[in-house]
Amino acid sequence: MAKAERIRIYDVARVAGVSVATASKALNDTGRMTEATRTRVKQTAAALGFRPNAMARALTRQRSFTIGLLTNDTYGRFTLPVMAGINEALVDQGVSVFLCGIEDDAALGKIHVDAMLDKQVDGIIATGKRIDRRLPVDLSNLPVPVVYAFTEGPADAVTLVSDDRQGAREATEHLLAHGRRRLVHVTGPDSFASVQNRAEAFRASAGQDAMVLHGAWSEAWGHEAVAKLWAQPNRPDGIFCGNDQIARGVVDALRERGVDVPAEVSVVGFDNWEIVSAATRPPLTTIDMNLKELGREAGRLILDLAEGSRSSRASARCHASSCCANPAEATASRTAPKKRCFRRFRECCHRHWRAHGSGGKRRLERGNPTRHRTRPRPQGRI
Amino acid sequence: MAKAERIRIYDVARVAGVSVATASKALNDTGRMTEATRTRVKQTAAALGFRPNAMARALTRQRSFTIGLLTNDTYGRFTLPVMAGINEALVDQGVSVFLCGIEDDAALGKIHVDAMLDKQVDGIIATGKRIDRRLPVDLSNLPVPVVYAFTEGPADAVTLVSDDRQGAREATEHLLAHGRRRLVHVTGPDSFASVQNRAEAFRASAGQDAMVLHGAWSEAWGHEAVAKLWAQPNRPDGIFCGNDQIARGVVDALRERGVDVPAEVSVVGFDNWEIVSAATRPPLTTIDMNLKELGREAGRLILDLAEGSRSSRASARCHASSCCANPAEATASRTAPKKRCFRRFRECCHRHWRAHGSGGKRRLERGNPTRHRTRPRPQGRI
DNA sequence: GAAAGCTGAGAAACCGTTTTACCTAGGGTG
DNA sequence: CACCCTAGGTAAAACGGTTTCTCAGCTTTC
Repeated sequence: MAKAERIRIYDVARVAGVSVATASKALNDTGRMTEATRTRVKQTAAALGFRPNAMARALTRQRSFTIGLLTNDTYGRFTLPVMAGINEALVDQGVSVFLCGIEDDAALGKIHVDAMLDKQVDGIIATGKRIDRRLPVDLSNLPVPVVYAFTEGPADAVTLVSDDRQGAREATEHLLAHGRRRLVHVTGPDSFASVQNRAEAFRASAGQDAMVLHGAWSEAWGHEAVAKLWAQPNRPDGIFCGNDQIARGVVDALRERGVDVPAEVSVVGFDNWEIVSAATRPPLTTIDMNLKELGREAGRLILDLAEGSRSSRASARCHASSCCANPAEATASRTAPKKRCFRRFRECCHRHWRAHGSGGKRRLERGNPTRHRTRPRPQGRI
Repeated sequence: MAKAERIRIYDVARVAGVSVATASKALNDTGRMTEATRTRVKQTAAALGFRPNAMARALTRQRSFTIGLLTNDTYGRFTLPVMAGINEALVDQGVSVFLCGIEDDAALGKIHVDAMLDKQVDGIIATGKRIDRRLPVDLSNLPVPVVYAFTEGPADAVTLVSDDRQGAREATEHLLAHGRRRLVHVTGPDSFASVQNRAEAFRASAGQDAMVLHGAWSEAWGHEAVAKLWAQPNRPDGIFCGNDQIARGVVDALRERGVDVPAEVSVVGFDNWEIVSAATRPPLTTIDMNLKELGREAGRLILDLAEGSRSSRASARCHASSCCANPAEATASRTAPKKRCFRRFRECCHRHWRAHGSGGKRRLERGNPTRHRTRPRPQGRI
């Protein structure tokens, strides 16, 4: 089973008894030839186990079938599902992904972006751990398209974000549907855009005077919030938490006080972070942002842009991935199945992407290639 | 700031007034020329912002400065730190990483491996979520070196694993150092190699008759174990847990019983998974497997192999990343700083890597390139 | 029956580097 | 002075493909 030397298209051509040009065209379903020739070449290639050298191909095609994924979030609570989705969308297009973790280091970011550009990526997806923060790199005026997913980009950029309002609405409606009326929203710091959006949507559904408590993104804050809430007269019967850690703190604190969840009080989390939501007793009802689908969309989008930027002018549409509720409401059983459901797919923005010099043009434009060629490579005669 | 056409080495050569060959040699610090020429070319390149096209370079050099990272573990508890380390080791060598998440899908694995090979990766690192399981792909007889990190590979492969015995020893000694004498080990299923190794090391330090309880990797099991232990007469005063989730369950259960941690009973976890260990009240003492360093080592290793396989026969050494204890023992303060310390770097194995056909040879061997060339590319005169 | 059109295939140019082989001028040697 | 050596540099081949251009041969068409 010793790995033989790699088969080249020359070998295929020789064995099939055709020229290299014909072989290439046969394999790529381009050019004109008898169907017999085409199939013969294809069969030969298959028999020989020919796999084209992606580098060589990229060199002529000006397309590497490679994209770069830039992320902020090395310990990937949010990035990981996004990545999984991206990969899923790209793998069967034959596109590979360079993963680059730049902490919050601008210098490191530049190094990675340069390396990606050197390696001729077809596009770059930027993603992060926070929807309203930017990566410490300048991705404008790059010769390749850029998509921002779950991170903030320039105003005219293609951006994909989760739909916080929709998620908050679903959570609130879930509580209302269970007959809860005294609702409270216990969430993270007010400085997060997500927090503001969710709080707004919560108030829109629960009533403008519904209480919103801001604190840290921690279990401890969940405990503290319950202490505050139970110290006052008008105790809630439904609590919508800003993330699963807060929710877990809330549930634990309620149990410690002897409050029955979910019989007396319903709790809904946000994120559907299995590790937290599944360990909570009872298992948490929580909103899933469906980040994988967001990633999938980012992948499709960057591909469209990469192709568009080389054939015709790109006019990008931009979707938002929706949020979705996990229906496994506070079951007694610890092993309750927790299926994720995809609810809605809402269009949120119609920003456009400025196509930088299309690839088709590029070939023609680049300072008279003929003249250029003749100097360094005088061929033959003269 | 419109991005101009990419500068090629032709441009540099022209501006510097030398031939392309000279330019290339000047920039790569090879060949012979006056120092003046070399610096002139370099300055010109810098002034023009020349960045060589990695594809073209890879084509001639037979080296893409790209490696593939294959992983099992999409939701990356273990893979993520490993990845971070790999990236860290490779970024300043100009090497980029293709990340490929193959669930447990053999077909998907093959697709990714093939894609990586097509893209001429210089090597592949395989990693997973479990040290004693294999990825569902066959990585033997590949034309590039392979390193297995935190996943099992063939017997003769280069493999990097965390040192479970050392970790368990440190945990146990930590408990003994705090004067605890009635030690118990609450850990995961016996089927895990890690579990067996840790249990063995635990017994070696704590005494051969010390109790080891096996269960699930969950908080629930931690609760259950405490129930069992407190139902019997000889209650422990030191508990070493197999992971942080179990430890958290144990600590919570103890608190619910009114047992003071750490005054009456000391608890040590394993993994140093911030999200669990930091949320535990009080913050957990836990063993850090130092996976980032393991990743770093994997990166260095694959690079050595890639270079070795092309200059001289590779004879790889294989290190194990050590474990390391987090010294932040059960502090009252929730905000106790949790620094990680790197303790030891122990050599564990000396397996060798069979170098498959070296790159140097390849060039010469490949069936008379001259004859080959003359057929499809008759140049000029004749 | 000759001009025009179409078809299948191959030669050569090209992508942007690196590397090899060769050349020339100058200097030292016998 | 013939000879060899070396330093500095260049032309061209090579890497492994894709794409454009050309061309011979066969049909149509008038």
